[in-house]
Amino acid sequence: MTDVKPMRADARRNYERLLEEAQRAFAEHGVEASLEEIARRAGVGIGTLYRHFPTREALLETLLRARFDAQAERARELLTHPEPLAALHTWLAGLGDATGTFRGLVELTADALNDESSRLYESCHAMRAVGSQLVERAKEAGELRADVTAHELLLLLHAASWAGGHLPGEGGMQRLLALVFEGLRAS
Amino acid sequence: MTDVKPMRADARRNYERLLEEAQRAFAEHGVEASLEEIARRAGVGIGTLYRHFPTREALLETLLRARFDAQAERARELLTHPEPLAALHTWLAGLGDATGTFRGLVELTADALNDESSRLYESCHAMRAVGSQLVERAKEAGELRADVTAHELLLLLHAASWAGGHLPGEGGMQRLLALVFEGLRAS
DNA sequence: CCAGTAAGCTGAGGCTGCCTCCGGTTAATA
DNA sequence: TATTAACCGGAGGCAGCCTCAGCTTACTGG
Repeated sequence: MTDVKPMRADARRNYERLLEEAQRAFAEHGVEASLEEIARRAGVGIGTLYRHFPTREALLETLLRARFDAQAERARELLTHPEPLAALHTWLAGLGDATGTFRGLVELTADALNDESSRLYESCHAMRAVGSQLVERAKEAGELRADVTAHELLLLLHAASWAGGHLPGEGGMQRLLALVFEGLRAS
Repeated sequence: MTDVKPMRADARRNYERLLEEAQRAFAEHGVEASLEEIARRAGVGIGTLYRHFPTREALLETLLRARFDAQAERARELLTHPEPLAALHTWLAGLGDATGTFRGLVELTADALNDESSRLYESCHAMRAVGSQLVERAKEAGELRADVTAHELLLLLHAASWAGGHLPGEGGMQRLLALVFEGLRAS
């Protein structure tokens, strides 16, 4: 059904160069990096960029989807980890790192979870579904407070990630996550 | 020492109209509201806005200083509250509401705490000093975990406030703050 | 009341970034 | 090699930021 005919060679070339430069630009300047600059560095007209990626979000989504899918996969693996709470913590920590790759990304992903029409929603949502299982497992094992929802946990992670990004040194997110996490142990 | 000669009448008028319109604009569109629009609505040239407030931050700082000072005052009052932890919680909740007045404000205040050259730094810093006393008091009373610093707490509050702002409904910040707070009780 | 002057005001203009649109180009195909 | 659909480019319109040179005006003291 979704079999698209292959791109023309030049189109594919441009597409890939654009992704490369976008990765560089977002990593360096955050998600607000100039699209015109990306096009320029890719040696391509701005119109070409918009042809391949009609919005900034579409560009980001393409860059991030693989990463998000990997997180979902990782969650699936961790479902068999012997210590449910530790597994959850590990997963969230990894996820926090992932959403910290570009400055300003947390805002986007947090918003994406509330906007079903967003391009990012789908990949985020899939990931969240598996994450929820990790949460439930930790609760059932009696290691996590029963009154915390997966949604809240994810939000707290995003919050920690955000705060970590507004801290001078490195590892701020991990410290905050650990802090919050300790308090969520079942007593 | 800091006795400035009084403003010319027209200047003072413009200054005040600008503040009024800025308040409206920031409340409506968040801290990224257009400065040109603010000037226009105040019936003033853009140059006049920049004369009175050389940066967006300066404008915000003028609008917020009173509010921040009020928070510091409130913290001072709460220092005599019979329940140190509840007092701290109350104070943080109020502070969270204050930093939630304009969309995007949390980011600014969080950054301001790490940038001594910021116009907002001074008022934030003063407030933080009193807040720290509230934290210490709760620790000494054995009601708060001893390994949490005031800086971390403030950061967690900002994080909760940020997350609350990225939640559809109302009161998200309060819910998250409560959640985190419960976990920080001394055991 | 008036003239001199510092303080204040203005908005055009240069810059960057977003996004669209259409005339020109080119890779694929037969 | 000719045809053509797909693709490309970048000018141009828009909005926002900020500065600066030239004009206006509220104050002052005579």
